[in-house]
Amino acid sequence: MSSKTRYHHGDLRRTLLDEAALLLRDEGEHGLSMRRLAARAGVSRTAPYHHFKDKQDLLCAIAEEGFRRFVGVLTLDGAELSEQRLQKFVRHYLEFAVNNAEYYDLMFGSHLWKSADVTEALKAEAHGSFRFYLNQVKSWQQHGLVRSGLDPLRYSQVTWSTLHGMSRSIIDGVYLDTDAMGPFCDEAARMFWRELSPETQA
Amino acid sequence: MSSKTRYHHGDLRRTLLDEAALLLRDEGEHGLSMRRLAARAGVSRTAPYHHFKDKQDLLCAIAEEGFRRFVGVLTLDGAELSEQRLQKFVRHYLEFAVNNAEYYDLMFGSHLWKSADVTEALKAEAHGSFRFYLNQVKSWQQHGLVRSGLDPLRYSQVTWSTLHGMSRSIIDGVYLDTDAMGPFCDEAARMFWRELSPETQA
DNA sequence: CGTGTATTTTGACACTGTCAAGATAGCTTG
DNA sequence: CAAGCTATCTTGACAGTGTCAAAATACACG
Repeated sequence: MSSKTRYHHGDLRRTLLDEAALLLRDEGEHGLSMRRLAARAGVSRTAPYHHFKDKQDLLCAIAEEGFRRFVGVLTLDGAELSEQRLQKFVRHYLEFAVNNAEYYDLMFGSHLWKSADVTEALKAEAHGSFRFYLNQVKSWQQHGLVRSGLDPLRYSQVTWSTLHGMSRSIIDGVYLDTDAMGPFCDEAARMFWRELSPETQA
Repeated sequence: MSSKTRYHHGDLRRTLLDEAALLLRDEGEHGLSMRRLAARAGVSRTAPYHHFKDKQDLLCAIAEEGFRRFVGVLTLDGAELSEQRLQKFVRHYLEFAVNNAEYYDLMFGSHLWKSADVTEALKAEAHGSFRFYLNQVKSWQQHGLVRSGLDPLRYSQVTWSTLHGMSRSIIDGVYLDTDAMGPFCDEAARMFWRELSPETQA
């Protein structure tokens, strides 16, 4: 149980992560400060520093949890492959991003990744989730569902970039709003499909 | 025009923008504070507030300048269209993003766009740059260089998302590093081309 | 029981953005 | 030229922030 380590607070680390997630969802990264978080957990300002080296460290831990939930979305159950299936996948990805915008910001935001001290655990989780996607593409190819000339790595990189860019677009609303999501997703799926399917080969 | 300490700085607004760009390039957004900026410009802490309502307002102004330089990159001179041309275009885009990473972060980062008070001027500049890209695609179609069934808006949205996602990937180094840029760009260009060219139509 | 160690607190420091009020310079009038 | 007005800049202050060092507490174990 959680009584494995019964200290003063019980399990402060867990509480901090949960409370941080709430704070993040309600007020955005801007509203998430170490001090407020500590107050929220009913603990003094510097208590969190015994569970997280840094604010950065805390944020990495949250992002890490985001990645674990994320992998579930990436799963395309069934070996069958079609444009409809790709459409569904694209929609799932974008829905996750939009519905967990604060998490998504943390997971893929430059804030964490550009700084030198990004957690090894986070790196591992992030790379794992990409490899998961890559392996899916590879397996399609092995099953002959995909044109043989395709480079799975490059394809995965580019299509993931598209998904990521689409998510950023919609979350930030730079060029797009959520109304246009449907056709937007379909166009992406169509492009992904064209690039995959053998029949389009010259 | 001496740099002696005179009460009225010649053109403080301009100086602030320039100094901010330097500070941004050297130390990232993290190192850019209003107070440091003021000090850098040889002026008191609150002087900048007579030229920019906010820190946000300042950042918007910088991003705005970024967009103006950005449009130059988006220009595909000549009406000719080929996969090579698209490759070149993709490379140009990514080079701009990588070589002006701090600007790019500001221009497209969630930090500015998610907050309610993003400058109208910035919005205008940003939307203008997208429309520029969109118009290019439209003109290709009008010149019959592109399959007629293509929806220029959707295509522009998705391909721009791809470019944006690729840029973010490389800048942040989440899934990619700069070494892989060449093949990465080529794969994207290939995908863009497939989606454009009439011969792949069923 | 006592001791050590894991956990939390208090105090402090150097920052940050930004407001209100006062000081100065330069342009615009008479 | 002088007077005044306005744009510009400064000083002072306040409420925050992340984080370190040292002191205080509570638990686990011998």
